[in-house]
Order: sequence, then C-alpha cells, then structure tokens
Amino acid sequence: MLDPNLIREMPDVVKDGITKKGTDPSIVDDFLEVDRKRRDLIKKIDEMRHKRRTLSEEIGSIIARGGDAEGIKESVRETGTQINELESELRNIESVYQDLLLRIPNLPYSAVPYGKDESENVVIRQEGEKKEFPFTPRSHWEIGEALDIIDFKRGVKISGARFYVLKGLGAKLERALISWMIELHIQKHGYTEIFPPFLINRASMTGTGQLPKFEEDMYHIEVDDLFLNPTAEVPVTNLYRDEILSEEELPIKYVAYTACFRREAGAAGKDTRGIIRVHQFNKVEMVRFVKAEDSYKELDELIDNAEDVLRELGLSYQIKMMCTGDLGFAAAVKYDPEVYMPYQDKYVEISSCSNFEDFQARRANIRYRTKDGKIRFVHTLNGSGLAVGRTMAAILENYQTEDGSVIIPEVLQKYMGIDKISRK
RNA sequence: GGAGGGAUGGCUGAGCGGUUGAAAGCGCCUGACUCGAAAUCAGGUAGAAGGGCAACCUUCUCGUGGGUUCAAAUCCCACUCCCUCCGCCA
Repeated sequence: MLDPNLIREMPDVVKDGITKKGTDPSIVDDFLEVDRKRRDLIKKIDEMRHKRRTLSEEIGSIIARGGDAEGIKESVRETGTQINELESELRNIESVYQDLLLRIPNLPYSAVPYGKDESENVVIRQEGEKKEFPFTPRSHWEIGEALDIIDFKRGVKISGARFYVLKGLGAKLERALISWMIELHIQKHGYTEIFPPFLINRASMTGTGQLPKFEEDMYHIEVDDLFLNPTAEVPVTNLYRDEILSEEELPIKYVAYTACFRREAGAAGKDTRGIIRVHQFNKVEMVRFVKAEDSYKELDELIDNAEDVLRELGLSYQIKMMCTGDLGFAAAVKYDPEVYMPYQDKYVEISSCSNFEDFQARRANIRYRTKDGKIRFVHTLNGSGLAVGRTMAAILENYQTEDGSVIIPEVLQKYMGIDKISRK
C-alpha cells in the first residue's frame, strides 16, 4: 500500500499516478474523507482515555488512603461507556480506511512510459537472432505430441481444460530445467534456495497484493480458507512478514521453485493450444529484499539474472517495458523478458521482473533497522527465472529439426543424459 | 482426533488486579579506560497511532478478539499458534 502521508499531502500526485494505471482516482477522495474522520475520532478518544486514566489513578490513591471513591467511580464508569461507543465507531471507520488503503494501487515509477494497455508496451532491446529454419517450423504442441512427451488429451481427462501431462523425456526435461535453473541462480548469481508451502493463507495473499482485489484469479480451498500458490513471490516475500531485518542482512536474495496455480479467469479463448497458458505450471522465481536506495540497481541485476537463463539456453529474446496501463496493481516498474517462438513467429512472455518499491513491504510490514537505529521499509523485487513450461515450449520450437526430433541445449545435456529427443 | 502445558521487548526470562511499557541477563549503541582491541565501568536501547514548526506531549500494544472492573500482562470466555503424551497416518 501507499504511505498514507503521501496521499494526505500530495493527493494530486497520487491521483495522477493511479489514473495512468487505469484506476478511478475518486478512491483518493474517499480515502481522504475517511482519513479525516478517523483522525478526528482518534483525537477525541485519546483525550477521553487520558481523562479516564487520570481519574482511575486518583481512585487508587483515594482507596489507598481509606477514603470513599464511589462518586468518582460512577463518573469514570460513564466516561468508559462513552469511550466504548466511540471505539466501536472507530472500528468501523478503521476497517473502511484499511480496505481503501489496500485497494489503491502502487504508483508507476517516473521512467515508466504512459500507455493505456499492453498494446503500448515498449520493446527496449532484442538479444540474439530469430532462429531461421530451412523448413516450416512446427508448434511445440505438435512436436510434444509427436515425440510422445506431452499428453494433452489425458490431462483434460484427469483435470479439465488447460491441464496437460508430461511423459518420459518430457517429464525429465521439465525436471532438468528446474534443477538447472535453480543451480544457476545459486552458483552463479548468489541466491539461496527456498522451498515454500504451496497452500497460502489470506494474510500472505494480502501482503503481496493478490488480495483483496484479485480473489477470483486464485484457487481457493474453502474449508480451510487457503489459496493455491499463484507464484512463489507470495510465500517467499511473506517469509519476512511482520519482521524487522537488520541492515547488514540486506540484500537478501532467494530463489524458489514452486508449482503455480491460476484460474485464468479472464483468459477465455486466449492461447488455447499448447502449454503457454495453463492452470498449473512450474516456475523458478527470484525474490530480493533490498534497501530503498539500492532497489533500481538491484532490479537491473535481477533482469540480467533472468536473461542469463535465456542466454545460457541459447534462446533469442527481447525485453519489453510495461507501460503504465499494463503494470499491474502492485508494481512500480515491470520488465518482461519475452522469448522468441518460431511457430507463431512471435515473442512470448517468459519472465516478469518487477520492483514493488515499498508497496508490498508496507502491506506485509517488512522492515529493517539501519545501522543508526532507524526503522525503514525494505523494497521488494521479484522476477521469474524462468517460467518452466514456457521454457520447455521454447526449447521444443527453437531446437526442433526437420525430422521431428529436438536437440537438447548443451547446458541441459548432463541433466538429461542425452543430447537429443528423437521419434521412436 | 483425545488429554495436558504454554504464548511477555532483537533474544532468554520475571511479573499473576493499582505509575509495570514491563525486573534481570544477553545482544546492540554511546562514552570512559587503551596505541588499538578485549575485559571492565557509566549511560542508553520496543513498536504503532494521533497532536505539535520543533523540543515534546497523548493514546494503544505483554498471541488475536470479546468480557468483568473505577483500574487487566495479571481474572473470565472464544479463537489461533506452539510444545508434551496418546491415537491415526504418507
């Protein structure tokens, strides 16, 4: 969430920022109104509590001296009743106040280009040549089925639309990618591995910004009020919810593999074929907790860590910068590395690297103590490194040969024990 | 699932109805001593909210939410989590 003081002191800046994200700025006025009421009420209650406390102490000393305190007791009792009434009023106002704060999106970083929606995102650079084939390249789903390593029909039978089954060398390739990516981030980029729970409570989902606004995007287990992990960002960032770290521990860099579950509620009819958009996928995620003054330097590193995965796999890609309208709720800035997919002759999102500044840290109450004892919010960042299913799709398409087999990228060969997946 | 025990500041741990936001120890910070460090000594050291230009003042918080009382860390109720034993179990 935003700093309430910022909204109070510079409401126009906040309105401008959230308008660029496509949010109705009237929420700021709603907030200011409730904020005023809240503060007036707190002041009133504090004064009355002070009165009650003073009188109460007086009663103590009267009784200690053996005097009669019945009269004064009665008046304190009355004050107490009044306080109770005001307190219940405050509770109502407080919950509206909190809810509004949780629904105001983060402001875009100054360098983010203005744009209404994804059509106005900006490609900032391209790396590597698009792969050229002396034959017409096949789609990853055609290749996967022909090699008998992806089974779409039976995935649907077991679970439903947008589920698939990996088999044999397909399953092994998925596993190899996960291990290799994690190892790369640990050994080469200095991350520490985390393996978090996949079922997540409401407080954690609120901490990173999935709730309260996006409940319908998540799988929810009603009996226990738990959510299926939508991205490792959630459990890993919430590792330090309600904690105060020390400055010396920062930056903290974690890498986590998780399965990710998404209902894809608004995506009917989009990417219906293949393994690009599914309800369950594997992802290796990088998360950083950093000092405010370092967060943009840290973001550059994070993006480079994601790119390194693509470079090592020999895949060509581009980096796209999200415009204000496509930033999402919690991010201040977001870059999406996109991998080249030969069948569609298109770049497809394979990672997403964001700086949330202190937006998540305020929600999740993640702070650190500076060397001179001040307490400040950390900045949180995260990025995929990479989405595993999409990486597999990219490998199948980019490394296909005319006879229908697929070359295994060199870095994965020792994990696979082979250099090629061939038709039987 | 059954029975019992517990939850206090960065940590350990006292307090069990009246200046107790909280003893003591550890840790950390500052100062003294020292060429420097260690040891020692002195002092400081929770978070949040509201008010004030500020110094500072006020309020809230001893797992969470209610209740009793003039007054609750302390008494009562519910919930959550942790520990021990029993049962079940991948």
